[in-house]
Amino acid sequence: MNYEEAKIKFVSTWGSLGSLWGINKAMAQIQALLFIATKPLSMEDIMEELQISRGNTSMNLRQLMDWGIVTKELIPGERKEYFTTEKDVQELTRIIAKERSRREIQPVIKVLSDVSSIKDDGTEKTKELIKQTKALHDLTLNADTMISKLVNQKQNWITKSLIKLIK
Amino acid sequence: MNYEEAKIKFVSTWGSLGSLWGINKAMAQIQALLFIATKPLSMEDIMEELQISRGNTSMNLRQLMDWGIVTKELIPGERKEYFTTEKDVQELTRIIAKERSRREIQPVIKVLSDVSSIKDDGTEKTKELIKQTKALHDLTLNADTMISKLVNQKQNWITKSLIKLIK
DNA sequence: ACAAACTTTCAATAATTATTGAAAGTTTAA
DNA sequence: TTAAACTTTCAATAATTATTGAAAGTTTGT
Repeated sequence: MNYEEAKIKFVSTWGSLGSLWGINKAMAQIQALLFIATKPLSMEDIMEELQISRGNTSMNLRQLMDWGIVTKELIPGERKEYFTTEKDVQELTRIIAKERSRREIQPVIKVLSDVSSIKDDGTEKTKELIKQTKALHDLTLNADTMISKLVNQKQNWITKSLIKLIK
Repeated sequence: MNYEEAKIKFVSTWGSLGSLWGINKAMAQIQALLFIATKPLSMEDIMEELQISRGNTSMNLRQLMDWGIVTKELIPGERKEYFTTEKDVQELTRIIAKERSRREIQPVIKVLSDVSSIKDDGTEKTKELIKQTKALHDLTLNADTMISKLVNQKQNWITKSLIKLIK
């Protein structure tokens, strides 16, 4: 496998992985491309490389910036905008975990909290609903807390955590 | 909020959450319904409750069984098949985490391993590709190992892990 | 103030994914 | 062995989601 093949394989795999966990293909591919780029890329560069339209590129870059993963780079003397992504995997993971918690986990916790605190009317089905959604609520809350603990350690959190867990 | 409202809210929230992380809405809703049911449900029951077709119900139940989350329950004297889901949230989490690792994380680890081990031709871009995909590979491998460690502890893993991490 | 160089927006369209429903398949009981 | 009771399959269709491209918007230099 040469450079071009490896690049294509990485970008497309990352792309389909993305669509699997809720961000779209183009968005994931743009991020992948920036992640292995040696210098900031312009919209033209990205369009060219991924064979996607200007509009698509613009919208997905905006989303990546909303996530806080990609930043605009202004190159002095250049009219065009250039883009870079966070290059450190730990930091990238922290940003993504934080955003996903905010966007997805928090709203679910809210619903589980609401549903599990309905009035117990004494029927079996109500008791079951309350019991089961409470269990999910506790689990989700604990998992979310754990993720934020893990993710708020700036350095090497996975490795550190692993060591603790193996002990 | 009464029982019916709470049930609908729970089932539909769980449904849209599902589609967010890669399983489809009907599949997630069926699981949610079984999760709060007080007894095994038949295909008819599920179709009725969720207003979906027989074919859809059949296909999604099959998928849930493939995941190992739902099991057929044969009630003596009854011709129909009845279904139940794993009711323990810890066990449910273990099953899901294990399956997702197998289906999604493992293939990515393979690609990252392949891509990061291409021959270094000395160019900057190849060096960058190798460096960045290797970093992702290490991270993914560590995270996956951590998940399986967490998930292989049968009892109360999240709580236990949290305690360790806080220390 | 103008126009060139660039980016964003968004209605139309394409691509993908989920759902239906009816025909085919299976199992059971008599 | 037949038929009733049930489930599965899958081609057609519907619903959803992503993408395009051209018009509108913005910024910058002269």
